[in-house]
Amino acid sequence: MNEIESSDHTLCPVARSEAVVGDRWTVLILRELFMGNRRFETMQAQTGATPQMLAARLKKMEADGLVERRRYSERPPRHEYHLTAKGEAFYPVLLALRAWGETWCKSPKEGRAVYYTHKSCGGPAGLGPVCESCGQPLRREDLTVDLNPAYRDEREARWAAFKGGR
Amino acid sequence: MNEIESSDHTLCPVARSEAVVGDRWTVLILRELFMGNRRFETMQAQTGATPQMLAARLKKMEADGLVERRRYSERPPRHEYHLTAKGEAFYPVLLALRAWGETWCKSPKEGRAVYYTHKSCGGPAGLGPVCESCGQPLRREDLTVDLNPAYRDEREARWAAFKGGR
DNA sequence: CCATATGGCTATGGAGATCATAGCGACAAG
DNA sequence: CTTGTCGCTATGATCTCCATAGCCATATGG
Repeated sequence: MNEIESSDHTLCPVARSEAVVGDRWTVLILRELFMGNRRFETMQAQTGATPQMLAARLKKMEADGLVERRRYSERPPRHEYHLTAKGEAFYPVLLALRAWGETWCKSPKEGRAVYYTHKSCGGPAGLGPVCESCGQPLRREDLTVDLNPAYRDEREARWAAFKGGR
Repeated sequence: MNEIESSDHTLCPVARSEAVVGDRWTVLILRELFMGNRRFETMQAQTGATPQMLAARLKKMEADGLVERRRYSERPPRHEYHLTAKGEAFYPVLLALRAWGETWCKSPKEGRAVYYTHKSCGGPAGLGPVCESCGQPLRREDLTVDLNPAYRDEREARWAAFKGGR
């Protein structure tokens, strides 16, 4: 691949983004971080990534400025991963991806996995970029999240299976 | 990987989406389709994918219901790839990805690669999910697209290089 | 006719990424 | 002083992806 063909040297913002997040695991890790899951072990359980994949991806994400590695215990040394501003700014993409998945990658009877409520107006936020109740653009800090019980169970089962199988 | 850990059997809409579009090439192909580039050869030139990758991805995308393969010439047999409704619906994700890339994956002096104008109000649409000029949610059919001259040159150079090197 | 061009792929072999499984190091708790 | 927890690293097999080359059916020009 010569210089001009390489996506490392393109002006296209989509290709630039894909060079950073164009990877199943990276997106799933971001999902976990947005759900408040900041620890290696729990991310491993919920994404299904192998420990090397997870370690490698977190390292790349740190290098790309998406996450910050913070020590939360000195002895034993323990770390948590926190989103940077750049990582936080990825939220709209995840929201759009989620809306597309809920709409186009499910059989109708499954129902939604996640429900958002718009704090500002108290109504359901829906699947669009603006609140379906009040029409205001959705910002992460204005949303409360509720998981479908089946989805919550799925996540708990994954954690139980992970802990059991070590 | 057991059943519950497999992302094929999760309720999570993000994981469902990633199973379909969680791939650099698939997203770049979608970008080309949204730019109106529907032919194998030109997509190969602009994405930099090898012909097998492109053929494999287009086949998978057809199986996943994102694109439709249409014959535009009987003899010699020639095809074009068209977005389905499911493919079209991916537009907001690409828009969000583009906004993130323009904002977070560029040095300030580079400038935007793509400018959107909001037909409904005549003003620039900006980078958010709603028009920065009039505040209305952005729909694809209400937007006109202008490429930065440098980006246009880059694309023309890629095509020239591709045709030259065969 | 025959050579060359065009568009849409397929074939091959090697390089690199990813996987499953196992284990380590530092400490805490019992 | 054994067992458990957390955050990884090591190893070897497998699988994907890439670069390069070529094929097939048809137009097109000489």
